[in-house]
Amino acid sequence: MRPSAITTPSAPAHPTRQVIIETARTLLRRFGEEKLTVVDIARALGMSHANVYRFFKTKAEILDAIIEQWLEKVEAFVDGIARRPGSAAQRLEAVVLELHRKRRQKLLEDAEVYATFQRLFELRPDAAARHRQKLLNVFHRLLAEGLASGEFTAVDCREAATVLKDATTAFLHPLMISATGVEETESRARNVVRYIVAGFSSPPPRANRRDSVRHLAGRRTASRPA
Amino acid sequence: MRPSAITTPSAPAHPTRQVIIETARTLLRRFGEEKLTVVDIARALGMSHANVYRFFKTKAEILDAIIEQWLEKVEAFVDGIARRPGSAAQRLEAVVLELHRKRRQKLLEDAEVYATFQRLFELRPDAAARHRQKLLNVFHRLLAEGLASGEFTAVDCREAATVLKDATTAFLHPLMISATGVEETESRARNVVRYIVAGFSSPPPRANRRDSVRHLAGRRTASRPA
DNA sequence: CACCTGACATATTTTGCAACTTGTTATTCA
DNA sequence: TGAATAACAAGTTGCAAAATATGTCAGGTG
Repeated sequence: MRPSAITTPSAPAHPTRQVIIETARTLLRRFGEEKLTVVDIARALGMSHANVYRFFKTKAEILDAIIEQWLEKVEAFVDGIARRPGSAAQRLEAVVLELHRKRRQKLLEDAEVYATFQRLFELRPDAAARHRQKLLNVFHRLLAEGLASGEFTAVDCREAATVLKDATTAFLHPLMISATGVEETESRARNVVRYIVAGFSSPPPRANRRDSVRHLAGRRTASRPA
Repeated sequence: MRPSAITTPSAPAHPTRQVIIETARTLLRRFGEEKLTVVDIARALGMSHANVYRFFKTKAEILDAIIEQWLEKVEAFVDGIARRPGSAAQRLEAVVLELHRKRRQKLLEDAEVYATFQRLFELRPDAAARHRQKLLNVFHRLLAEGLASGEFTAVDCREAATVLKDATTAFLHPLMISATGVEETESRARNVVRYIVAGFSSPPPRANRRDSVRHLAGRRTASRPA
């Protein structure tokens, strides 16, 4: 099994590839990942399983492709939110809340499928890492926009994006969604974002937040000042 | 299996009970939880397994007792940090950082045992919940102290404690420790705490943080003002 | 009577073999 | 010659029988 091989976007994507992916995804949703066999995929398509191997080197490559397409959908969803009109703070909050809500919803309405995808991601940790990086980029972009528009002041975008990502992990990470308890998750997520973002925007007296942090005697991580 | 039964502190704790617990813990560390049998525990103690059942109704009760004692140790550790001299902010940061460091260390130096305890907690989710509640209480207490001493202003202790707990989940929750990546975790944890605590202490102009939050048009959760 | 055990009923787990899966290759088909 | 397959080796999984585990109880021992 190749370690990663993040889908080659250079691949011309033979139409049969896409058909195989879709069939595999259907079977995956219906029967779960441990009942998904290459033989079954081939049978559902009326071809020999050997033929599937003309389009995918390994079964893992099929799973990679499914994950890849699913991640692209999620990322489009997040980008859509990030591009809305409104303040950067509003959009940061919306990204976190709506992604959280969507994941919770998925978990509640079809725990089986949710668990399937969760296990799938455990098998391909690099895909998950890449996904988290994308989310980090969205945070970073929104922070940079807020800074550019004057909405935020004295923010180290890179550092702050990491803080946001880490602090919202409880509400966004697939492993946590099922463990975060059922109560009030949306308002708790909102509060986390607001408590953090509040520090970015303190409007008139600009030095306060940094001073109040300073007194903790800090070397912060990547201290390239904004 | 009883749903919870949080150790009865009223129990006189027969000395044999403690011996059984310790033997069980040793076997657990050595062989993992799936190889831990009541028969083995009894054999290691030179008694019949039936005799073990005179002291514990079920095997689950033994596991409960082990978890219980382990949690007490962790809670004492946390309490010790919380009671140190120093500002509330420093102690909040120390609690998060040192608990995080301790967990990571455990994971790194003995992943097997760590995984064992992790699985144990999945079997007893109520114990984990109780533990998280304790940590929440520590946060709450430290915030209240900071408020009382004038170090913090305009903080809703209950709400803020929840925010802190949720935001540090990535660094404290056992399920996350192994997933949070290996890079810079300590400084990232520190930043999360600082970004949040910074909002509590903005010293001279007192209304700022709240105003900057207000403009996001917010109903917060439990809005009992500080 | 307090302390413990052997023997037992009822799960749960291991075991070993048959069936199935993955991935390759030599061959067929049009 | 390109597209597909049947047949196969190597590894993995499912399954029923055998072994072990949990929890109970009537009864033995000092």
